[in-house]
This record gives sequence, C-alpha cells and structure tokens, in this order.
Amino acid sequence: MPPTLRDVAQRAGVSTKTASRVVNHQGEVSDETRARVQAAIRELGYRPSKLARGLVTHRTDTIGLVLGDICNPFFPEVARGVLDNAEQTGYNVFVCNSDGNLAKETRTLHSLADHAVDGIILFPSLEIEDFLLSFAAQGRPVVCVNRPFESPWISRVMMRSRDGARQATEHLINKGHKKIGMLNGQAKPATRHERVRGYLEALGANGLPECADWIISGPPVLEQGRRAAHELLMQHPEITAIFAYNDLLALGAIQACADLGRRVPEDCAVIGFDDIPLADRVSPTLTTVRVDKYALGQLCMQRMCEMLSSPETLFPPVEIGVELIVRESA
Amino acid sequence: MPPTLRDVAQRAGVSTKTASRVVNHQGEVSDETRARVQAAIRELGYRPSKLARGLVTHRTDTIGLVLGDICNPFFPEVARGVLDNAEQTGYNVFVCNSDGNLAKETRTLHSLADHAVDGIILFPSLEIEDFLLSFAAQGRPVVCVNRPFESPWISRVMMRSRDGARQATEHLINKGHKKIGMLNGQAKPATRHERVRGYLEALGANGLPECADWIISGPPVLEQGRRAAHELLMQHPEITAIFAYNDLLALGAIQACADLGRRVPEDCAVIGFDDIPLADRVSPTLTTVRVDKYALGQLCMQRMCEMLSSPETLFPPVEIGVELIVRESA
DNA sequence: TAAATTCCCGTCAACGCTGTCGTAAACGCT
DNA sequence: AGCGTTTACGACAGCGTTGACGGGAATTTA
Repeated sequence: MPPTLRDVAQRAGVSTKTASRVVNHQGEVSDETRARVQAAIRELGYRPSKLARGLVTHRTDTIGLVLGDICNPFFPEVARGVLDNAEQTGYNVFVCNSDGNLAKETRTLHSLADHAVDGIILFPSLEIEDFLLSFAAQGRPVVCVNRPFESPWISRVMMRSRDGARQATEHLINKGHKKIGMLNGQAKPATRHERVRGYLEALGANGLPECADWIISGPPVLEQGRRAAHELLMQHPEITAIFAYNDLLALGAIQACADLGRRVPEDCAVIGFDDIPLADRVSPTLTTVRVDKYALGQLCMQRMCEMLSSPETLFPPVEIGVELIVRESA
Repeated sequence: MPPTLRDVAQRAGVSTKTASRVVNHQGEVSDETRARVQAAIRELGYRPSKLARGLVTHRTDTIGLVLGDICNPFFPEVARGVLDNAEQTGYNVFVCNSDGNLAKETRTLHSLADHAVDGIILFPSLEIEDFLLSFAAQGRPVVCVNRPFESPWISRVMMRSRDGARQATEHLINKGHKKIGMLNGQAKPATRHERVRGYLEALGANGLPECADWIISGPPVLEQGRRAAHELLMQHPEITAIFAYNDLLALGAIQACADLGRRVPEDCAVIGFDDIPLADRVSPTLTTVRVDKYALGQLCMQRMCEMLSSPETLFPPVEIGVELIVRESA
C-alpha cells in the first residue's frame, strides 16, 4: 500500500503522466504545477516503483556481481569497490558466488537475467559461456575480469597477472632457488592460465627446468594449499620454493611446511598473490604480489557505468598493475 | 527480445493464462496441453520475467542483506551463509554496506524497498528506524541481528555477545589482570552495548574497578584499534590487558603494543571477538570469542524463509552461542 | 489579426505477467 | 432426461509506470 504515482497525481490534481514528468525531471511542466506535484510527493512519501519502471524502460538500476567466493579475502575489497561506486551511481548489486563452478555460474547468470539486471560484472570460470554472449548480445553490458573474451559487447578488465607471477618467480630465482614448485588455483587447463605462464616464463628465461609434476592445481583455498604443498614437498623434496596462485594457497603451503618441519623461508620459500588483508600480520609475514583490489572493483563498476550510458561504444580492455611485496616468507 | 509468455502461448496454441498455469504448476491443465506448452517453453528458451511477475504478485524473490562492512572479515562468512541458503531457495540477494552510518543505512533501506525486496536481513546501527518499522508493517519480513527490536514483524537473531564478553574478560581476570581496558566498536551509547555490558559485568562480579576512561569507542576497524589502543596505553599505562569489541580492533591493539614496545601478552594481553579467519595465523595468535559466522548467516536466511512462507506467524528470537578460544595473545 | 510556434498537460496503450470470473464441455447422479 | 458438479480453458482487467501522440491555451511572428 505504498502510494503510487496515481495517488500523487490525484492529490496534486494532475494526470499521472504529468506527475511522472515531475518525478523524472522531464521539462514541459510549469513551475507552479511542479511545485504542487512535489508537495504531493513529499506529503505522501511517494517513491517510484523500480519494478514498474523497469518493465517499461528495461532499466532496473541493478547489476549482478558474480565472483568466485566472497570468503576468499581477495574478493571483499573488490566487492566493496563495486558496491561503493554502485551506491554513488544509484545502482543496487546482486552478489553471487560461483565457486569456479561452471554449472553454478550458469544458473546464477540466468537468474540474474531473470531479474533483468542492467549489466553483469563477472569473474568468470574458464570456459566461454554461450549464455554470456547472448546476454551481451541483448545490449546488456558485461564486464569480465581476467579473461580474454573476444566479444565487442564484453568489456575486459585485466590484472597483469603474468607480470606479477613472473616477478614473483624471478624473485625466488634471484634468491638462489632452482627447484620451484607452483600451486595453481584453477581447476582446468593448468598451463593456460596467466599466472602459470608467468611462472613458466621466468623459469625459461633463467634457464631453469620446468616440470609438470611441480604444478598442482586445485581450488584456491587454504586447506587445498596445505594438502597440495604437502603432496608436492613429499613427492619432490628437492623443491626449495613455492609460488602460489593466491595468498590462501600460500598460507596453506606455509602450514604444510610447518607440518613437515620445514622452516619458511630457510628450508622452503613461499610466495603468494593478491596481498590479502593480514598478509603482513601472519607469521611469517607473506611475500606476495599486491593488487589494488578496491580500485579494481571501482574500475569495474566505472566501466559498467560507461557502457551503460554509451551503448554502441567499444571500450578497450583496461589493465591494472601489480606490485611485488617482499616480506619474510621469501 | 527474450520470448514472453505470449510467444509461448501462441506457439502452443493456447491462451497466455494457460501458459502461465503451466509455468506456475497450477493444476487445471490437461496433460496434453501441458506437454505442448512445455515444449514451446523449451524451444523458445522462455524464462518468466521476475519484474512483471513481481508487479502483480508483490513477490520478487529478492532480499536485501545490509551489513556493516563486507571488508570486515566477520561479514564475508555471514554473507556466504545467507547467499548459499538464498541460492538454494531461489532468492537473489542485494548486498549493501551501512558502515554503521545511520543516514547511509536509511538510504540503503529505502533503496531496497524501491526494488520491492521480499525481505531484509539487517545488521543494524543502534538507533531504531522509523522506516524499518513501516517496512515491516507492510508485512515484509525483517530479520535483525544483535539488536532487540520490539516489533512483532521483526525477527531477532542474537549472538550471545554479553556472555562472550564476560567470558573473555573473566579469562583476563583469571590471568591476574586487574586493570583492563576496552576498545568498543560502536559509535554511540557505549555502555548500552552487550559486549560492553559483559565486560562491565565481569569486572563488577570480580570486585574490580571500572573506569569510563578505559573504554574507547570508534569504528570497528584495524586502524582505529591501533589509534585507540595507543591512546589508551599512553594515558593509562597501568592497564595490562585489553578486551576489544572485535578482532580487527584487537589486531590494531596488538600493533599499538608493538609501537609502544609492549610485548603481547606479557606486558599487555589482548583479546578480541569474532574469531575471524587468520586469527590463528597472525603473530601472536589471537585469543578471541568464536562465533559460527556461516551458521549465523544461514540461520538468518532460514528465518527469513520461514517468515516469508508463513506470515502472520510470530517467531521467537533465536540465540546463537559463542565460545572462548584461547590462543597466545591472552 | 491571422498564422505559426511554443508551452503545458492529458489520453491511451503498452511493458509481461497473474487473479477473477465466465463458459463450454464432460461427467456423475437421480 | 434433467440437474448439478467438475474439468479445462479463455477473456479481461489490472499491477505502476512510461512513451507516443494529440490538443488547447498562450505566446510570438508576419
């Protein structure tokens, strides 16, 4: 029973269309009429229904944010960047976890489309999605992070992951490490990912051997880091350093080292990626590759707004830099 | 240009109403007709518009989750609990940060109402909200965490904060501390909050002095913990232990101790609240009061669903337990 | 002063869906 | 055969809003 535009119109003695004009700041209304309508709006506490409006305008002032897992400390700051920017620009945000699971991600995206979101910001799983393309083909902006989609409707925001991975690996090499393992955080095609590439590049550029067995893939969570590092160090005791896809895996690796009586960094150096909060508080403090997560989130939302306000326009990919942060663990 | 119900109906040679019946599994449709309609749905890839449906049914299958700050490590797990449960039950969730700022919270709540969310899960600021009450009065469920609202339409989920605070403080007392400061995380009426109460209770029960100056309030973030603890320890060097409203403040306090050359826990014991992830990894590891954050989130959403599916019903407050986790910092 | 403009505002249909009601056919019963 | 009841479906209105269009009054122009 919230008041409708009709209520406002009646009270102000005008047509609903005129009331609508006032609400939407469309001109063509005399000052006096506008004042009357505005008074009615105030008195009734009228607020336009986004549903009804969306039904006719095809704009709902909502967007979807699909990320891997909000519990991964990488994401809250990203989300915060998106959310803050969205609040300022008048958008509300559906937040969803995909868990890097394609089926779930697909369901989620459909569900967002059902709600007629204006656009989607996505940290995608690896595989290309038919649905995404068809969503984008409807003229709905998609901002896609860290995955090189080739579609004019999909805008890309890319972290310099390969650079970061390369720097990290080279840092290990400079420290004298020659057998360097990697904990990958992606399920599927290991060697395709940028961070794996950077790692391999660094090895190659420095004439070091690479070994497929030294890369273990799994979900990017702490417990997996522990398991995988445990396995890695048991099967390949010669390894003296580990580069991890993200900080959680690195933290897990550090734990595995503790389990195995290996000291970090003396017996096994560990380096992560993301520079999550508290990375400088854990023991040993974590050497990692910093990403400005908040800025990343803001950037995504900003790009989303640009796409929304100028359709047809093609936006070039944005790259965002990373920075090696050397602490105790390597 | 996604297909509409009319498209489906035309293709199946029935009225939109009949198509609607099939979509919504309302009976009164012959098997044969149903099959034809379902075929049309499949062939067209039809999906009902939640907007249009919401306009008439007043149900949008969306809820709002308003929390303090998703970057506070307490919240991601809570959100995850809500989100997971919501996904299972077919809801999408708008996530919003209030920053404990009443004005922002109010704007946010209005904005959620504009989108006609079915309900709101709220970690509220202290002050009672007219709006909240009117929202709830419209028969829209509100689940309110940790604040004793007195309204039949608002369901309460309460952590046993006072218990936890009391246990924590008593733990400090048992360790021999007599001058115990507190870092509060709420802006406004310091002594009203449950955690402050628990702290004061413990002091009183053990015949220890309390001192208003020993409680410093501020936003529950790390930097504030550092500042506040710094101030506290400078002005009252006699203090040998600090109980913090949450782990972030506690972590800040530990940093302040480091700044001041005080060793933790020898020179100053510190105890937090929440048991955030990595609390067991920081140095020194953090003594804290554990809350099952994921379960809390799930519980909130579960309660939300119950309220949604049986309106009119009154639900009693739920309490959720806490547990003192003793580690190195105290 | 007539014609052309501009300004202000209203009517109507539509967005995609569901609720209410009506109705024709089929069925069961006396 | 006549009656009521059930089954299966459609017509229609309406949810709250906006866009396309139209028209009268006021203002300008010739």
